[in-house]
Amino acid sequence: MTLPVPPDPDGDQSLADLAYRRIEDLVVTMELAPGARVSEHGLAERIGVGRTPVREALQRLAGDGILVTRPRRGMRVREIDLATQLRVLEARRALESTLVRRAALRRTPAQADRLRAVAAEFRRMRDASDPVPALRHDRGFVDLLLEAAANPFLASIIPLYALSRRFWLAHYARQTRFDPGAITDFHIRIAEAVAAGDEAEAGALADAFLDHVEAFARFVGLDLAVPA
Amino acid sequence: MTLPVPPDPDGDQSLADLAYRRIEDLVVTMELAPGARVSEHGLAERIGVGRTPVREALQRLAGDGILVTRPRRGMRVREIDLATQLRVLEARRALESTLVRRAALRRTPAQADRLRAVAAEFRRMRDASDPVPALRHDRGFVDLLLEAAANPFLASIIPLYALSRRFWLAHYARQTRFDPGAITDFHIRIAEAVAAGDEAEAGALADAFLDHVEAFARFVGLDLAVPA
DNA sequence: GCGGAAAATCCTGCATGCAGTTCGCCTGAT
DNA sequence: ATCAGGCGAACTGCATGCAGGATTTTCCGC
Repeated sequence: MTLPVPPDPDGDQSLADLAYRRIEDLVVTMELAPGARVSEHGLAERIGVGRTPVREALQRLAGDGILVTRPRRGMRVREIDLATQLRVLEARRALESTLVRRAALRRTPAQADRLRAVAAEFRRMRDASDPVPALRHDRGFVDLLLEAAANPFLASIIPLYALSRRFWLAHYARQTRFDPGAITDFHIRIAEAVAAGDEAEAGALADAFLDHVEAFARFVGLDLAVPA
Repeated sequence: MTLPVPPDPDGDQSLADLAYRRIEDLVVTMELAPGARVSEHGLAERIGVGRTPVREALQRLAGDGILVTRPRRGMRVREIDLATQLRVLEARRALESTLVRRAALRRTPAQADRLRAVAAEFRRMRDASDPVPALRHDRGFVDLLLEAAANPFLASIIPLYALSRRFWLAHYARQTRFDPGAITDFHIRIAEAVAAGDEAEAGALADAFLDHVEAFARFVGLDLAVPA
């Protein structure tokens, strides 16, 4: 992703922003399957806007690595594989510790309140059977962290989360070793540490979270070597 | 920036890519001054392409934070100020150590050769009076590091370098405490450490480099509080 | 001469048309 | 049945037209 769109006074986003969020969601939920071809015209019809805003959204998504493009040959949804996921996590490791530490350092009281509300909402979702609502809520959590960190140049972590959520969604059901609730627990604890302004704790939790996520990726990734 | 464009077999880039590089260069060299308004039509005429590729380039540049956009009200070249620069360096700190370490770890022999050639070229430029060629060469250096690191998800560091180069260009001439050659020396040493595959050394140099750059920013940034 | 309203200009956001290329399918030969 | 070749459909990349809104200029009252 890119720098967040400036606060919109009117509450109306551009159609391109709408298309971005809509397509990102389609990819993360795999309603658009990994490897699927995406066409400007097709998505324009599906979303109900013209080709231009869809094209702009697609280019941003390609820049984020969520779609892959071969010039002149169209775009596809990025495939899911362990090697790519490890690269995503490598980049997340670089950014995530800084993100949560700065968020803990700089969050305003109002942001702390919102973080606690987010944590409470995660608790409510803790044991839901359908994980998709929690995933969508997670996206808002990251937006909030980024806002609290007060550094828009860290925004490139956002699409990395999108790819991570998709990876998890694609694999969590096929194994029992990693409890989905554990992920949610990390989110809760990180949200609360940041809300409390505990920089060291937030950073340590982020590191531990990434260890957990990477272990999950490597564990389920064993399957990825052999054809499903 | 965004993920690099896939290798183009024909050597011809899209007009949007051309526009991106051209405008980035205009901004870094401040031929487009900080705070200047940029319009699609004006740049389209200046570059000699239509509005569409220019618009695509502008949106990428805005996503990179090189331009700032107020929706419906047009885009401006980002102003230069210390607070923003410190945020840029914060993000660079998060990414840069990982970038050079992984590049040292994964560079191919051919990439090592190219890195040594880059270092030699930096040596040649070491004491040139005009710094702009060195800046342009620096951009190629970062592209090469990114290629060697074999992780396209680290590409978001590229626009951070662009902003850093502009900051340096805007201020280096107004002081004598920081020798421009010192920057070049860091580049040379980092290139050679990465070429040699010395991960620890490359990482240490990157950290030291950032300390140096941040000290420079804070030093010249004292001026920024008072009107020039 | 100055402040403020109205008009003209400029600009963005979006839709759409067009050209050139790529892809997929169909046909036919082996 | 398999594969090569060719044709048609579809798609991308780009230019351009249009509408709504913002900005600047102009003009009028004071």
